[in-house]
Amino acid sequence: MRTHMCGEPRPADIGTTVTVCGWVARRREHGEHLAFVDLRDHTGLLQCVVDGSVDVRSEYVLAVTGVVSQRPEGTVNDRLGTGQVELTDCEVEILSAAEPPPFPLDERAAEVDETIRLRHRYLDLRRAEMQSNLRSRARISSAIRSAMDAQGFVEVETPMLIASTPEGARDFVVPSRLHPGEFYALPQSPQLFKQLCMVGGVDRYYQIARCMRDEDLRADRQFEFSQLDLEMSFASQSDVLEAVSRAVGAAVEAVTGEGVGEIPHMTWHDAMNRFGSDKPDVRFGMELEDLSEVFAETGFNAFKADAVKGICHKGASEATSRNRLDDLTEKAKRWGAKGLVWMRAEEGPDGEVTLNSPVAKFLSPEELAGVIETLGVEVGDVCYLVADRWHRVCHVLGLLRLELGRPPVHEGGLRFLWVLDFPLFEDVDEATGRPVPAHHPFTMPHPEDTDMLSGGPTELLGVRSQAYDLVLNGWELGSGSVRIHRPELQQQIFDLLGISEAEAEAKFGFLLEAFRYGAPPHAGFAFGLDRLVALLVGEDNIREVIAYPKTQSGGDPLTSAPSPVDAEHLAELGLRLLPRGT
RNA sequence: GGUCCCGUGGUGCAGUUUGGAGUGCACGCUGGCCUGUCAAGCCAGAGGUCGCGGGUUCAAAUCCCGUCGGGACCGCCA
Repeated sequence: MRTHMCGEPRPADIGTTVTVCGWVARRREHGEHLAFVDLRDHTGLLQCVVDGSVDVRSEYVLAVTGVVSQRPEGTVNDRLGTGQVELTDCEVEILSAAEPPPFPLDERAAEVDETIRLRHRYLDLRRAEMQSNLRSRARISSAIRSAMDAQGFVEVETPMLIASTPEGARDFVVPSRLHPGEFYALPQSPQLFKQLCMVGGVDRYYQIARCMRDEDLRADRQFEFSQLDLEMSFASQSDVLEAVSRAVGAAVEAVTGEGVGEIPHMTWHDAMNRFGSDKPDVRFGMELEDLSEVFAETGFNAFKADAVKGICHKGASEATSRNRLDDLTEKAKRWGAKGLVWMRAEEGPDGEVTLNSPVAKFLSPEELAGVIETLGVEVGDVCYLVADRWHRVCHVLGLLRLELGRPPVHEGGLRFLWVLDFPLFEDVDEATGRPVPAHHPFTMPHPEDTDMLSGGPTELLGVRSQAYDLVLNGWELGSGSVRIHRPELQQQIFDLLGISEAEAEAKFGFLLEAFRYGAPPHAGFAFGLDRLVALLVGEDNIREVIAYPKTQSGGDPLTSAPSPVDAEHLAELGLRLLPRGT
């Protein structure tokens, strides 16, 4: 039907007759003897010169046969790939007429209400930006598959209809027709199946897996998402990091043409301590500095705490109003801080740095000098101090750091980071005294810390795990761990967590049974493809890299999902609806 | 479950603070003019449940209450 794509004709093609197909991006009429029609497909635009009798409107679908011709002098368009040439002597066939589109299908669509774009997603997808995003995503998937294949991984599909387990995220549930009253769950991840693959001798498993979690949506979270999921037998943590690094490197190279290089490592403790986050955005500094020493002997009650830390916002004083400071203080409180101390750095009578703050009068000259020295404060800076338990101080200042300094999504390059040595336990439940697992209960403790498993709460919270996260520009891309494969250690962990033998048997019995038949040591990882694609193409919202995403309330404006089903259908499944609001 | 923001011709906005006739801008659309434009230009025109419901008022896009839809975030996402 066509000989060329719209974006292809070049000066070398001048004189040849071609046929192109596409949509009318724009028409410019100059009376009965001359009109220009820009024909669009995913490769670009081609200007077709026709006479005024050709009645085509925006988004008509055409096949145009014409001669590739040099544009007259002075009419070359440098902004088009085909801008040196145009199609003349055109024969235009209308393949489909079209109603005017409900929103402009060019750059201006970025300003259009997203609901309208989603309601007509097929039109939105025609736009160059969406085409580019979809194609980048496909290139990334393809590059990842090649990289995994090259490393000896085997792609295995795992079931979508599985047994529901109470752990982790809320399951999407599917009623069973053949077993009324019983339900499948859609997978939150293929976690247990991939471990079974290791027992099954697959050795190296991977899958670009669809996962479903019935939790509230965000800019970086949809109900349904895709993960590169992988698992390796006879492999250590460093083997997994290496394998994932290669896949990510291949993905990045597929989009940017450049390699990633060695991805730096950081311990979880360093990440929290320096950046106040387990997914630090290291595109910018403004690190948290420890002021506990400075205020060790302080008379200021608010600073008599486990930890005092601060950050310094360079040169921000002039742009930071008192209203803004009050607003930040409110935010810090919402984030869990008791309060936020701010200090403006001003020039003193002798040219020295002095700190202006509502609390300055409660602090000694030595303490103020300590703040200036530790934070490297100069005239014109604003610093922020928080005192509390270490973890809370880090958390609040980490969020404040992002609020004040985080660059836009497309700036600052791609800063990958491995965060290692996560704690095995997130917390110790005060009521039960049981530790709460930070990852999942199959996570292998750090070999140096296994003795501490028999200790008290303080020891337990200090136990590191062989769990690791991959972070890019402050987004958690994914996480993984070395798994426990020996029943004795698994039993010890279950005991610690307060999971009874019966409970473990009921929830993970098939996995524990499988492990009794000879389980290889294994480790794995999973990272979110949607987030990786979004960051690689410079979008701060994963909906922009998903063909048919859902809105924040989980609806699809295009198909009107979710929707009711009729009573017969429900009856067949053994279901009856409760009245609304119960 | 919670906090905050948004909703005005097909699209994007202004108008809302301080109530006074659906007033305005840009794009798009329809028709006309136009032989080198490229977000073409010029002229004319059509197009409105101011998200929806209720309340206050002589009078509501504007104030109040509720509700629906969208977005950002907290909780949640082992």
